[in-house]
Amino acid sequence: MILKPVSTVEALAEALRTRVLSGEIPAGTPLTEQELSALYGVARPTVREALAALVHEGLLRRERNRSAYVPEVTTADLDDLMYVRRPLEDLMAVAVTGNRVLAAEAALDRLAGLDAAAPWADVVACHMAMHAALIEAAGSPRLVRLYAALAAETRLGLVRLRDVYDDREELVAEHRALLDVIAKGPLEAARRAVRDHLNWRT
Amino acid sequence: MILKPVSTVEALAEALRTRVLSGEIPAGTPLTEQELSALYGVARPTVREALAALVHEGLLRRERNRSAYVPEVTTADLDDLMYVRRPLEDLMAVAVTGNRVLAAEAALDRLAGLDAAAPWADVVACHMAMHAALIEAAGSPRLVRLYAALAAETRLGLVRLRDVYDDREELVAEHRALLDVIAKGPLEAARRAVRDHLNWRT
DNA sequence: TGCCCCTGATTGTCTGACAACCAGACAAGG
DNA sequence: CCTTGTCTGGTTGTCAGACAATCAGGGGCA
Repeated sequence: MILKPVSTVEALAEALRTRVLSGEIPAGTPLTEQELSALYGVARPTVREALAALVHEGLLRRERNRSAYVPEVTTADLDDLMYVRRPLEDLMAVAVTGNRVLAAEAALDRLAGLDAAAPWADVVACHMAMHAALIEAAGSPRLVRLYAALAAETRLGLVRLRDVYDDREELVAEHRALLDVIAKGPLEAARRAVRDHLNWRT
Repeated sequence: MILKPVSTVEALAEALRTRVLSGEIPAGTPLTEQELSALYGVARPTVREALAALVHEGLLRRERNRSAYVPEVTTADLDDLMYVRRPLEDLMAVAVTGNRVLAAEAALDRLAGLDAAAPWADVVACHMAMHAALIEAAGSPRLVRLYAALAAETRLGLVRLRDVYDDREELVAEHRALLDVIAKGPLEAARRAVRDHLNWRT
């Protein structure tokens, strides 16, 4: 039985990550170490470590002698993210096609089950969790790691773009169809479906 | 004129990175914070930050309540790294073919100019610098970032594998030919050359 | 209006301390 | 002999507090 202790730094990083990804913190707002230290009741070095972790994930940026801030993710950024994401998703399609991915289906079910008034950030989170589960099913630790780096920033950008998905049912149906073709193949159809999905959606 | 101040943390991370990549530090050796603090004459929190940076790069690993250590990069690890590196290198081929990359040529020249008795780690460094220059020429910030994550760990693994390149002249000639086909194309030949290079070399 | 200086806020790094965790050694008990 | 309990020493994780360095903004002066 594996225990999973959570350090203070990890807990703080997670709390900040959640806030960043919820869209609560406007881009550019300084996240001062002292304020966070007071707000969360932890020492400043602890804040520094948590901020550094988020900077490494791409969720925050930081320049010398400046407070950390949430970056603006532009459409050019999203394009660049998509540029490198495409081949990684294709690796996934090749590795996973022909197999059901129950974790991805569960994530889609969570998405489908979201209340119509659910925050957009929750929609984005479930959606990306579904994609991440597919990636994880490919069984490559580095693929998971690289994809996570992209996913964090992608998610940050998506949280600000509200107009990609207007129709929840359509969103769910599309992703259901994607999971279906990945589960059943054939491979070329799955790869094409992944490519088309990425070219048109995210 | 842009200044590039280097913080104490960055300088220490760089010094440690160099030592890790030189192969000087055996895999598994504990890098204790107190020892490094005394050795480099910096405060322990500074050591922690530098170690955290290298952990994020994949050059060190760290577990709760344990000293950081250089991981053993197995052939399975190298295979996994190559698995995700291939499509990224293909993105490079598509983006760069038809253009000379002077920075890559310069790195290859440095490799060719290395003394026959040069440390293997230097060979690996020049070699990977050449590949990194090609990637950078693709003009995608995320590609550069993802590749860097792979390159560090790949380099760590290569430093321990001495038998991949026995013949320096052959190594240089091969990479020269690769740069040539990338510079001149045609695209399909370049992509094939990159694939073959990766399938057979690194 | 532009420049310089000062002030306040913040980051970067430090010192020193203590709690928590871990490995190893040793003693005691069954 | 094996298992459990306790202790010791070493290290990490986090803290409080301090000071140097950097920066932005405001005010004063030419």
